[in-house]
Amino acid sequence: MASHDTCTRILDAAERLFAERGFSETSLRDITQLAEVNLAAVNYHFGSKLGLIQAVLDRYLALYMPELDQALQHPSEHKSPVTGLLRAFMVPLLGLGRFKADAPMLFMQLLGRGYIDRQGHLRTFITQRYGDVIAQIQHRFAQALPGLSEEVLFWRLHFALGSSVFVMSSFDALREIAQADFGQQADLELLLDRILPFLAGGFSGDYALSCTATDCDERSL
Amino acid sequence: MASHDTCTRILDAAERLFAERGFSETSLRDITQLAEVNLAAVNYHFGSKLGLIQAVLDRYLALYMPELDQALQHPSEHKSPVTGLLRAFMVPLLGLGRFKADAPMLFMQLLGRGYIDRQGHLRTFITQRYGDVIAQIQHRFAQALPGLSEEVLFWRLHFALGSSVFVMSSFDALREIAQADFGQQADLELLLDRILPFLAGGFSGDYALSCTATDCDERSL
DNA sequence: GCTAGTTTTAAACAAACGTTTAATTTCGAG
DNA sequence: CTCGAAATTAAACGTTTGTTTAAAACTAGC
Repeated sequence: MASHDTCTRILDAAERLFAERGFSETSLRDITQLAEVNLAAVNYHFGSKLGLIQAVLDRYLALYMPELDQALQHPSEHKSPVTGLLRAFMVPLLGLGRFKADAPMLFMQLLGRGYIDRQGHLRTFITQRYGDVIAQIQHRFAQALPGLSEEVLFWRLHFALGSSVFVMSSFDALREIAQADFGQQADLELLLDRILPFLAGGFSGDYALSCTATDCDERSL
Repeated sequence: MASHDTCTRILDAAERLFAERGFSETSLRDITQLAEVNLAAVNYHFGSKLGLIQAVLDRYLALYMPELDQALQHPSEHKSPVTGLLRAFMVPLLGLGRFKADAPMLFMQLLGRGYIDRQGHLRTFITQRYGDVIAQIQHRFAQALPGLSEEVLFWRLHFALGSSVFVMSSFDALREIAQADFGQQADLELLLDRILPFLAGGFSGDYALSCTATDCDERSL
């Protein structure tokens, strides 16, 4: 048996458990048992648990980021500039499905965990390795939304990231609720169908609206 | 020394560390050391670590939820019905600051962690104890957005929750970036100022926009 | 001021964790 | 076939984890 098999078996098992439970909540013994490999194989091939976490994330990032980069350079003017940009994120994401049916969902769940958990150092990792793509994202959105300052755009990009990442991290639970309440068999495509108008509306939101703190102070309890 | 002191010392230390690092990443020894109480005190007063987690969350929920309930019944028609509703969430949140300066931020960070981490069982906990408030939230938004189906509204509410929760969970990191990039001293009020127009725009987003999967399939790689 | 109940304490518990070791097996190059 | 690097394995490593124990300290009620 080649080591390649062992590596991918570990990565496949790890990404599933990481996405389901989180990094800290998943032990190397859980992973190696599911992958049917020896416990020591993780440290042999990936150095440490942190190395494995980053390898899991990087396997998807290395696929997704170049495609995103491409898509951003030729955004489809679907309905509006913003909508076209948002679709530039979604099309390559769904494209990951050609490797594995649930790859798009797994990737987003991992992204969510990686951004929130301290352990993954994902933010640092991404900005270091894919800083140019991040810069291009900001640039394209600034083009599409000329009325917004860089600072407002910064926050809105993170609001959008948060929506996506949160809903995907907890998609299994949400799917159950949607099934119980609406009899809806929710999948990733439905989710993207729902989130696109929301994000497009959010980016185009009227900045004049604001919640100053004055009213809160007036309560003066 | 009364046991009340010990309890609150534990809760105060726990909420800070939980919000900062997450539940799994914080050990009882970290907490009791910061609180300057004996290790066994946690299990004595809260039964288990899970009991402590829920106690930490419930301390804020018990304060916030009734106020939210009140605010939802008399929403201020600020600029639009949706804006008024969103402010109904924010005013009681900022109001928590009267107990402790960073209580609003801590609460939101804990909420974010609780919703994502498996360990907290927060979703179950909230729907069980504050199910009526949840129902009222859905009801009020349905009133304010008569054009939206219950199902679309369900997803948008979770998109909004995700934005808030994600940005607050990682607010410390985002604050640093904003400081470095724009020289901005970001605080919770600025964040609410930024997120309100985004969410208002999101809820009012045009549902006709959608990302059907067809284009993705056509890529056929 | 003694007693009963509550709270605090130091110490130890077993279990689970990531990691390392050293011996063994695998396998392609010479 | 042989040799040596690469990979796999079982076992143990030392920590850290949440939890429990049993004794000590405290605090009210009579």
